[in-house]
Amino acid sequence: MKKFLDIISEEMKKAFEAAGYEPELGKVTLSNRPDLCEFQCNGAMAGAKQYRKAPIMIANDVAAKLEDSAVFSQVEAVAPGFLNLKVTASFLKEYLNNMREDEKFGMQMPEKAQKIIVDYGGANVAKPLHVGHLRPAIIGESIKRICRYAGHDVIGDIHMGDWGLQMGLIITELKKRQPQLPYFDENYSGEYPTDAPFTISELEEIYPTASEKAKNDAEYKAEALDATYKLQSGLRGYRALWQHIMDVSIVDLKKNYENLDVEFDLWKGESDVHDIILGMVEKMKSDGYAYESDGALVVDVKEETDTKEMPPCMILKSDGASLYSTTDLATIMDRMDKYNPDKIIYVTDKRQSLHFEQVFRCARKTGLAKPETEFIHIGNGTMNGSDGKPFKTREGGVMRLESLLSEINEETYRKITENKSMSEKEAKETAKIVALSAVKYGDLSNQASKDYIFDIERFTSFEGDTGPYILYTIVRIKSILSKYNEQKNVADTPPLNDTINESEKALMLEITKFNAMIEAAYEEVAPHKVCAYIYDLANAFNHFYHETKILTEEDKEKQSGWIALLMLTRDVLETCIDILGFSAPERM
RNA sequence: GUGCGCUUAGCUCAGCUGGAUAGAGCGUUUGGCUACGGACCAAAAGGUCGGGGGUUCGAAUCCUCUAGCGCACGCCA
Repeated sequence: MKKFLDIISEEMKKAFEAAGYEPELGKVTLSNRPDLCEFQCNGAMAGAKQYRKAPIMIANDVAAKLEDSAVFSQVEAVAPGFLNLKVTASFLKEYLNNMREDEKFGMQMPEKAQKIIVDYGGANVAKPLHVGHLRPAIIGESIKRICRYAGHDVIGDIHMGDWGLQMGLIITELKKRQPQLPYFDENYSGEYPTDAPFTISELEEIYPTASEKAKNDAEYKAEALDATYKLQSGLRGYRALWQHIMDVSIVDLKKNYENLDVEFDLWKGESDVHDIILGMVEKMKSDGYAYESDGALVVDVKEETDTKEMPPCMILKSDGASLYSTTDLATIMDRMDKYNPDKIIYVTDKRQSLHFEQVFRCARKTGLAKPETEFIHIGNGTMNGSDGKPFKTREGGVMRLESLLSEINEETYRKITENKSMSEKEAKETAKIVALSAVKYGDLSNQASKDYIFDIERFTSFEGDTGPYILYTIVRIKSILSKYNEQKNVADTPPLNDTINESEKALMLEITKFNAMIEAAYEEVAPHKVCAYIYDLANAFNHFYHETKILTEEDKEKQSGWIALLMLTRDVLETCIDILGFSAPERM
């Protein structure tokens, strides 16, 4: 379906042409002055110079051509040359009718769906998720859903950190604690136990302990590096131990991401590309891209147009080990091979932007990726505490994601039970849904690249521009609809109203923006646009709701028209929050 | 040092890619509860858009200089 603004722009362009002017001048935009009009066209001013005419004369010429337009109910030329526009109720109604019959509310599908991989989450095996993992998870999930809704073929990949020094550290520490385990016996040739010799909480304690020891103890660190090397070279016992670490961690990660309503299609990690690194490196060498510099193997990624220093992309460390860039490049190679994506979107902390710039350039230069493959790094800003500094616990430590979520859950539960009496079970379930909306909306309504302040007080206050306000609006609509249904028991969607009042029209106009909004959110990879839209839509609805007594309306036709509008509003709102990654309860 | 980003109301943030009077939320002040769900609605006060210069009919938006803050700059991920 065409976008609403495009249709009325076409109408306007025809008028410009009919009046003897360049049709492209007829671009219509939303009004800056809602008190004067719904839409405006500034083309007359833009064309003034070209036609050596006063803008108001051009505007008048154009307005004259639109006197009996079926689209515009008002076309007013105003000094210095604005064209102030209002659309007819019948045209608006027609558009909404088409929208609700369309499965995607008028969202135009691409001619050919693109294959898109979204790489997000940034989880590391054996390290608990902390607040720093919240943003990439939430933003990535939403981007994935936006791309999917826009009609593309999307794969979400968690891309775990499961192959680095951290694994060597854990193995080393475990060896110190339980040297008797068969994994450390090089002569052991039997089957290894099927159960892991640790629990997730032990694992989460082991890593930081080992990491701390390595910092202060060179010998310990050397042991860990050696363990890493042995693991990567395929030592049987270490591989078995590694598998245990993976199994235990992934169960825990899945549980945590499930609580966030974040779902990955692929659970790949750095380890998955280990076997193809060697071949990749050799090829880069033989193709003449990779060369030795200070003992390390690097690829130059400078470009002529650079205004800044661009350090080379490092492929192998001087000790021959692979590193971050290596696995990322090998992953690109693997993805090209298996999925042949048109686009790969990475969602990580914005401090990694230089790294990705290097990797992207290197992948292109060395021919790992086709020239037309698009690489996008969405660098998210930091989630800060009320003091404007990175979010910490009261004690100053890194807060675990679980703790943060349970804190919000409790606060939400408290608010709900304060206002509403419901069973404990329902209250708990509702609190979880509402809390998730608070966290996700609070995060996504900010631009991804900017730092933002996570204020528990503010997000749990449930007032104003928040997730719970959106949910509240949806629940309200649902409540009216179910009451109406008890009386009427309507099966089909009733027709919209022919004559509409002001707040009804405002709500309808807001709904028409849906497809253009999703398109912009997709093209700009900007979930915050969805938030801004549903906030406006919820406001428009609440305004309408306040002025219209629906259930007591005597005119049954009018009433059913409003019901139709409510249903459409609810559907669009629910579609949007689903795209953002949360849902609404039946009541709250 | 080099590069990137940010700076908009007391606070937290938008600003449709150059248009009319720069918008929301919170907070403050005021009005609306016999509640189709008040977690709501209506209204007021609050800004020389960090500062200077430029581009043009017109700038928060584009260019340039400058200040403050943040971040990143080959063997961590």
